[in-house]
Amino acid sequence: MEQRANLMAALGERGYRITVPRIMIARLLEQKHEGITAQALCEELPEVGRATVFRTLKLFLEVGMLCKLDTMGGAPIYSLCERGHHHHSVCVACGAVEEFRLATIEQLMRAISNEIPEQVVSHRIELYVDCLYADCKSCPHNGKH
Amino acid sequence: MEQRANLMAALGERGYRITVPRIMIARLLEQKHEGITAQALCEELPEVGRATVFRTLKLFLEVGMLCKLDTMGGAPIYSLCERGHHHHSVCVACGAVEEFRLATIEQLMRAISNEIPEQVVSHRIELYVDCLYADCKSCPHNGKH
DNA sequence: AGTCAATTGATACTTTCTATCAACACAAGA
DNA sequence: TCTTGTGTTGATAGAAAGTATCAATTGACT
Repeated sequence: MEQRANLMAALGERGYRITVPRIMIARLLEQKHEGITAQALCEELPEVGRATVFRTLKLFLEVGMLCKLDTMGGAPIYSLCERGHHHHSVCVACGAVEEFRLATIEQLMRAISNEIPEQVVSHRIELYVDCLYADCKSCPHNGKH
Repeated sequence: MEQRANLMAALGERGYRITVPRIMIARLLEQKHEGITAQALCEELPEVGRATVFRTLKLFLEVGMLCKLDTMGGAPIYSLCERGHHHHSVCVACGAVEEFRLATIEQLMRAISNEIPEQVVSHRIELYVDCLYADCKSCPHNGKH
């Protein structure tokens, strides 16, 4: 709820309009907190045109409040995010995506900047993990959640 | 030359055949050391069918001697790589791609494994940099190479 | 309420990549 | 070296993600 409000505010600030399709897409993204594909978005919002879905995703990305995660081989997953820097972990067995932030990583990136001649502008890190969810395919006997 | 031989050996070991198209594609990939798109590969090798180009890229990836770099917005870039773990840096201005290996990163990843509950299986890091090439768009006055 | 540019949706298209399948070629045995 | 069988190829068609176009609509501002 907070996120959607922030997103709408960010759009307004930049002169973009707050429209019905944008609100609907933002709301659905907020619900699907674990991320969703463009295809699934289109299916869940049949009243919104396909082109508009993609246009809107692009806009949210531009505004910096949406993350696009390229999964190798599958469709990209979109998820709303707080403005700000973070990374993703993807479970190699069940595909669950999680956002994470670790000071350690940011420290490392600074260390790397000093080790290579080029100037590091930005970075992107994806962790492939075995998640701990009870329903994860890789952990059939795992009772934890 | 070494790379191509390694690649062919890897194919042979796994029961794949050493064929004319595979050799041609491997040779071109070796030449385009900085990486090449599938589209460009098709254009440079008109005698090889489009489907075969993609099939072969997939095969080389499987064998672990090709890297596919998803550039945000552009076509993926394929580049031959030594078997083994490494990362990529991409110049945000001119698009130049480089392979890099840093012990620091691998150390960090081990540290991260201890900080999060999930078991880290693998990781992927991309650095977005301002490169130092004389012909880089972002460095018009830069005389270094 | 009226105005006007921003936005939408339908459609067609581009691009990356995959499926299908008959024709072909590599490797190994007779 | 001829034969045989399966791995591989290329042409074609198609899937899936995303973009371009453009007339019709709508949101924000007066």
